[in-house]
Amino acid sequence: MKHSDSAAAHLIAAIEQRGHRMTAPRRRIADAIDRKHGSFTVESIGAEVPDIGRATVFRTIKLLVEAGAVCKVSMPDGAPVYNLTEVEHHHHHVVCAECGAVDVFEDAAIERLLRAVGRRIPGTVLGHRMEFYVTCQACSEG
Amino acid sequence: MKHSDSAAAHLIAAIEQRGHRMTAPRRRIADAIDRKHGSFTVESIGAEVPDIGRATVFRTIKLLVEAGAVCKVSMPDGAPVYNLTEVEHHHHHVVCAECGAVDVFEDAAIERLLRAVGRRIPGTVLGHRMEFYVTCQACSEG
DNA sequence: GGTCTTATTGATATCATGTATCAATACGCC
DNA sequence: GGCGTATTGATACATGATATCAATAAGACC
Repeated sequence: MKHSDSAAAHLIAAIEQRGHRMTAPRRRIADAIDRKHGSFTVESIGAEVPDIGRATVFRTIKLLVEAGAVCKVSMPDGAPVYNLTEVEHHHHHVVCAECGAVDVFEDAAIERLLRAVGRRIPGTVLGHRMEFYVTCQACSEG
Repeated sequence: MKHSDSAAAHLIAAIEQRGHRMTAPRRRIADAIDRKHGSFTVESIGAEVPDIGRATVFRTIKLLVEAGAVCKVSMPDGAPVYNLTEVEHHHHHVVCAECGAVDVFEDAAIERLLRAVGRRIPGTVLGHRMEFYVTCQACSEG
């Protein structure tokens, strides 16, 4: 995604490329996500488009997660936060435990080590999950 | 925990050591967890003690998590699984995505690297979460 | 543009995983 | 054994999400 493109356009493309129809509700949900500039909850999107059914908001965000355009991240207590996928390839998340802001991080050394550990684990490794929980600078200053 | 002790005794001790009262429901929930020999869901424990209130089962398991005697782990879709803490110190989990069986793993190299990465992340690092998802040997054979 | 097929929607109900409330009970200290 | 208070269980509520299903609308084809 070139950063000159809007995130909404990217989200819409992700839906269309998977062979789904482009509808008015989906476009408006994509716009609402775009306006969040980063992380969001289903609730916060629903509030922006109150006339769109709850189920449709969940369905659309699930579609975007399946398309890889949005990541679903867990807070320490398990509560979900979503955020726009900024990097297409494998990455991990840094989540502010206070405000839910999500950042990404990548580290080749970690990936290598994770792969090495995976080889020592019995069974077929399907994947892994890894998140850092922080107090972000905005929250520690505020 | 010496492995000659029953897990139930360990769970009961964990509750008492935190200054909580030992009650019949708590003892029976500890026994039910013991019988699971590893990982379990709140639902599966509730089914073993149907006469004990739902809220009490949740409360007791939460107590055990707070006491560190039980770990709460997330499945890939975010669904929670609980399991007996086998090692007292910091560790990570290997979860079978099919049956929910939980195993632990520790790796000093990962911890060192995680610490190093944490230092490079902006903000105060509160902690991290890391899980491997696998198909366990029993599931891939069955 | 019109027609047709079928994906999608939205209302609603339902489920899963918890937590809040609060009167009744029972732990365990003296 | 009595007493103060933690705990229980019933119930209601909160939150995140899916199932159902009739009505609607995308978009492919002509």
